[in-house]
Amino acid sequence: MYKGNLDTIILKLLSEHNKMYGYEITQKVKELSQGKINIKEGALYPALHRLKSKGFLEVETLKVDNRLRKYYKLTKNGNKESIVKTAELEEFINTMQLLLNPKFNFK
Amino acid sequence: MYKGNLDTIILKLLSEHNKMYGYEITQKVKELSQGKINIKEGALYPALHRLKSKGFLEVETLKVDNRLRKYYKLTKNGNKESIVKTAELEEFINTMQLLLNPKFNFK
DNA sequence: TCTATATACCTAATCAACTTAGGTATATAA
DNA sequence: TTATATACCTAAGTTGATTAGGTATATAGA
Repeated sequence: MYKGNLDTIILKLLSEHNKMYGYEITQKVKELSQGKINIKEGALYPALHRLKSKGFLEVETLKVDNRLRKYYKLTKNGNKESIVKTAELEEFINTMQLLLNPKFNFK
Repeated sequence: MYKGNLDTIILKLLSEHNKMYGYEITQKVKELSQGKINIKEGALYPALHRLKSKGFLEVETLKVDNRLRKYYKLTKNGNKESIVKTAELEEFINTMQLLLNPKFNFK
């Protein structure tokens, strides 16, 4: 489970890979997370459509090996959003660390 | 937002404070998180009741300064659960770090 | 040949956990 | 007398996931 961070994960990945298609994203996340995060299709595709409808992603459909692939890439706004969301996730993680390690609160 | 980690936060706090009441938990979390996490009552109280019904918490009602306080403390199973959930949250955070800092994947 | 697995997309129904918004009540500070 | 803090509670609505279903092609194995 990615706990509301799926959009952030997608935006962050796309900020590093120019363009990716849905299935590729699930595999990349699985690889980067050492098998711990397995994005479900029922979460992924609605998320991609949501991000596109918000103007953060643009799509290009290509046929590769007789199969359709929908490549997504960040728009200019998507790039901004990626930076904002990534910063928010980092802050969230730092805050969680404070709760887990209360002794380090005043470090 | 605490993104599905409220139960973990409560269990972890109670593992360090013996007994706490609801309002106290919200204040303590606000303090520890430097104001960033503001637990809503609509989330807190159902969570406390849920954890109690699962046998992880036990309650003692006291009247202090003419106001009721419901003090919660971990049961034996609650203590176990606290350890499990805390470890899960730590692992989740580590996994998120991998996604945020892909260069550190092989450290 | 048939079946399972991988690749590649999609949606609808369901579930869990949150926010919002309402309620009750006492104590204190402006 | 009004707002804020303390202290508890629940119901309705929203969000974002899972589960489970669908379509279709390619490949590996029994």
